[in-house]
Amino acid sequence: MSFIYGNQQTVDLIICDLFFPTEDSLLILQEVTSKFGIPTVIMSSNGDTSTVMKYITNGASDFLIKPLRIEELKNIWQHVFRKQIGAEHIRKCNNAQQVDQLSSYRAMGITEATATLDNEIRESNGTVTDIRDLRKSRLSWTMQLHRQFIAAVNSLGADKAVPKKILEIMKVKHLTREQVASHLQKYRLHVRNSTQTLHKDDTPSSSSYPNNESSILRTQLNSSSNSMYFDQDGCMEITDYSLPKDDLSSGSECILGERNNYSPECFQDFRWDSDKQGSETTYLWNFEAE
DNA sequence: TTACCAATAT
DNA sequence: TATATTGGTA
Repeated sequence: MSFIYGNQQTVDLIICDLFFPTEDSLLILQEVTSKFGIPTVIMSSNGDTSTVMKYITNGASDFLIKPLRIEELKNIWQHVFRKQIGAEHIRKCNNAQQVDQLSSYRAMGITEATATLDNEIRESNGTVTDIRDLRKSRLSWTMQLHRQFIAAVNSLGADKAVPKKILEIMKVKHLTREQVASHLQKYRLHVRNSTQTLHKDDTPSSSSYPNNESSILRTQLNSSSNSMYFDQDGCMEITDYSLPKDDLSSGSECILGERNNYSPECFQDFRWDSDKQGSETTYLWNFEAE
């Protein structure tokens, strides 16, 4: 804003990302349009109709949905040009254009990001072999993808599981080494925290906290938020991570970090009975949720 | 050059 | 929070 204040004569156009959750962009938009009338384009990965509406209503000249294609930027100059034509004319044009914009978004199928997240190509056994949804910029680690990741990690062994090898074993097209690396980083972090809190909470007597106190403790020790995983369900969680074996029901000896010599074929034909797609992503790491 | 990985950004 | 990107290092 200070830059804009200092350069209001020379700023022709503002492209502003939509910031969550503070929504600074909305404030900027309102201030800019009310004080300077500089055409402002809002940019976001969130294309919900309500969101787009809100910003258009508050004076945005356009609403671009990320990831952007270069063609979408080519015509941005028109907002500057349109402003120079004259106030009255602008209003009519803008109104008409806004409607067009929205309907064209809708026509392109961009509007509802909630539509279908099923961007995976699967084989008959449920194994994911490809991920592609060029419009979605972020990969979502679904349960099945995660299972294949875990299977790869386990087959390699804790020490040898590095992104490139995991990627090779997973055999998922369009999946990048960087994405695996990112996931691996988080996975290791999770494992580290888990085992750490496992040792901490080893004393059976202290394993059950009163509910009201546990929330207090949780806010004080940031690692203790994990303890809730393991108070009871620790083993269940671990079995979920370990490779799907013939009999997991026997349980008890499923140790993380224990290398098992699974060959890639072992999980090739593996199938989980229930393969519910949905908001499963949320529960990848947090099994305490239900 | 390539890949790891921790830190940091989005 | 979940995932992506960066930058130092091997």
